[in-house]
Formats: sequence, C-alpha cells, structure tokens
Amino acid sequence: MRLVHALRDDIVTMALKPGDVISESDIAGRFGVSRQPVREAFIRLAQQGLLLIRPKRATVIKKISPDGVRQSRFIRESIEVEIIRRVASAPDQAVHDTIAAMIAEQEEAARADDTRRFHALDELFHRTLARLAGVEYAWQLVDDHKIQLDRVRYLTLGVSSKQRAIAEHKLIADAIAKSDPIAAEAAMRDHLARAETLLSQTIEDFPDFFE
Amino acid sequence: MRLVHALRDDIVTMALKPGDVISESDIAGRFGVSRQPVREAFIRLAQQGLLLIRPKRATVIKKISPDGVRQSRFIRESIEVEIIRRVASAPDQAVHDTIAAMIAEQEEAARADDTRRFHALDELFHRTLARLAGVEYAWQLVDDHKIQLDRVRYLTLGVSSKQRAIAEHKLIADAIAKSDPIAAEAAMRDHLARAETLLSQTIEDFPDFFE
DNA sequence: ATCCGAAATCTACCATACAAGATTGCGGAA
DNA sequence: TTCCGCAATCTTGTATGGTAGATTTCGGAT
Repeated sequence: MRLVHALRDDIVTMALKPGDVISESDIAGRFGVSRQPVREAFIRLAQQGLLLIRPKRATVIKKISPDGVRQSRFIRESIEVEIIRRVASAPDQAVHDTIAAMIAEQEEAARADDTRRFHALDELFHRTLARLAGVEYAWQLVDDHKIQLDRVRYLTLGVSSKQRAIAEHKLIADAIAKSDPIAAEAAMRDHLARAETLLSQTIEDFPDFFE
Repeated sequence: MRLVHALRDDIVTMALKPGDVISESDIAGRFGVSRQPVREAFIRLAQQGLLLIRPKRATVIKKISPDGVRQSRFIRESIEVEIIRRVASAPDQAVHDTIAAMIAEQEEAARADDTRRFHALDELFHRTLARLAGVEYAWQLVDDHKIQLDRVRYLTLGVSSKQRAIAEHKLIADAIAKSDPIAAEAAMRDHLARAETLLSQTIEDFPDFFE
C-alpha cells in the first residue's frame, strides 16, 4: 500500500514522466521488495488511469489525455455544482462559520506566500463543502479523478493567482450565505472554468506528455 | 480478467450474497487457476467496492451500504442531469432520430414482455445520451457505481413498471426536442428518483444484506 | 554499406512455496 | 458444566522460479 502512495506521488509530481517506461523488477529493486507487491500496486494504479500495463511488453506512465482531462472536469463540475446547490439551499449558522474560518485561513496562507498550505486549504474548501452536503464519498470520487487534473496543474505551477481564487471562494460563500443556489452554482462554475483555460497552452509547452 | 467478470456477475446476481466469505484458494480451486490471478481479481473488485479484503483474515462480499447507495445515486443524478442539460441545450436532427429509435425499440420489447432486452435498452438509452453529450468516459464512471444500485435492483426484481419507464423516457425526449434544458433536467430527476423509493422496503426485506 | 534473420534479452504473467497473523477447536483444570 | 490456554488450521501477504511473447541486438549474406 505504501508502494501505491509513493508511486502515485512520483507520477503527479512528474518525477515519473508520462511516457516513461517502468518494470516490475525495476521498481521492486528500487523499493527492496519482490515483484509481486509491485505488480499489485501497478494494477491499482492502472485502474486509476495512471499506468498502462502492456502485457508481455512493458508498463508505461500513461500520457495525459486532453479528452480525459476534459471529461474529468465534466465529472468534477457536475458533482460540485450539485453539492453547492444543496448546501446553498439549506445553509445554517454552522455552515457559515466553517466556511468563513476556512477562507480566513486561506487569506493568511496567501499573505505568508505559503503555496503548499494554500493548495491544501483550497483542497479542504471543496472537500468540506462535500461533507456539508453529506456526500463525502462522492467527493473522494472527484478526488480520484482530480489526479489527472493535478498532473496538468503541476506543469503550470506558479501561474495560479491566489488572490483570484480567494475572491472566487468568497463569491461562493456569499451566495451560500444568501441561500441563493442559482448564484452559488454560477460562482462555482466560474471558479472551476478558470483553471481550464491553461490546458491548451500546457499541451503546446509539453507536447510529449500528452497523447 | 475473465475472473473479474465472472465474480462480478455472481455478486450482482446475488449468487454470492453480501456477507458471504470467500477465500483466494477457494475461488482458485473453483476456476482451476492458482491463487495469484484470483488475488489480483480481488484487488480490482475491492477497488470497485464489491469486496472487502480483511488482511490475514478473510475476504467477504461487501454488504450494501444504504448511505453508499444514496451517494451513488447522488453521483449518477449529478452527472446525468449535467448530460441532459447539454444535450437539450443544443440538439440536432440526428439526436432526435437516435432517441426516437431507441424509444420505439423499448416499446417493442415491452410489448414482447422481454424484460432482459428491456433493461438492456434502458441501459442503452442512458449511455447514448452520454455519448451524444461527448462524455462517454464519464458514463463509464456512473456505470461502475451503478453496480451498487444494480444489486438492490436485483433484489426487487419484477416490480419495475416498464410502461412508466417508457413514458418517462418520452418526457425526456420531448424536452430535448423542444430544446428545453430546464424541463429535461426536471424529467430526468423524476425518472431517477422513482427507482429509489424501494430502498427502505428492500432493507426491511433483506436486512442481512445491508450494513 | 544495407538488409535480413536468429539468438539473446527484455517484459508481464502464472504457479508454487513459505511466512505471519487471526480464528477455531479441543483438552484439561477448576 | 464452565472457562482458559495452546495447538492446529484457517486466512492473506510475500518471495522466487519458470513460461511465453515481444523487442532488441548483433552477425552474416548480399
């Protein structure tokens, strides 16, 4: 299990690049275990769409599929929109407090220029909304598919505007506070759409990483 | 791979009941292969939420989680609603023809009382809408999670009303024909909601199969 | 120099053996 | 009869050897 985690980290951080060839023996030797646990980790990662196991040939880090990224975004938008509708339809005081606290923390992380913490809090913001809607499991699904998006995001590191993200989070929070599902949905769609504009540029910058 | 398919079929058809204990050796002997392929099939099925591998103890057919069913339905509704919105926003003649042909086929299957074919066509109806929206991969995701719902549906076999399902499909088709995303969304939500009312009754009928 | 073919070398896959933890069952003591 | 403890027997997890297929390499023929 720690194998799966380690390999997945290497993949999203591009230590293992799309197109790279790895083999069971290779990884087994590197981690000091036998081929069998590695093989089972490969199966898990292949099912998550990160590896491509080619029988009798080799296993490669799957290249990023632009269409796959598009559909992962579709999945995420579908679910997050539904989440935000439900949260905004019946918010209570505890919801407002929780959200306000998270935004305050994010502003502090932005002031301290702590990018790592900022992203972690961004993550938390969305996951918390899912929890408030009572669909944490559904969020985990989004999270699984977000790996594809994370790989792209890792390639475009540094271009994200923390201030803009915070402003958009505030818009969402405001709509929730006003119990306005329509506005909340629109704000969420805007927030999610902004990140995608970078995809085509990224494909031009790293053509070898895409299929 | 054929192992995965065979086992999954046994699980959805309740040949393997929730709570049943199976072991790698057991299945290996039954299929005439070694433990290793079985083990890898277990990993895949566990990742799909059908098995629970308890290290050093045993592997059991996962009981149906009412909350899991609820959230699977949430996922399905989120994505199907988004699909129907997009299809209804920009329909063309080919879309209308495709949908009309499917509904006609379903009516014929209903007249012939061919339940198996009817369900296959129902399946096709939803998958085709996904294809028309350009998100077939997203549909596959829904399909994976639909397994949880299928197990429940299998327990309530025979109570489904074919005529009502067809009528609801027609409502959806009409809304698409009129390019009315709002009506299409409402019709889809109704259509999906109807099936869920049976869950609590099913839990009472088969309490051992739920957690 | 170029091209073709066979052998060496890689790969994932499967079977088998062993290890370690969890459960069960049985026997003895109170 | 009841309860406790140890041993036999389950389970999954890991390591290793062998197999078949795909690729690569390298030498010889043209």
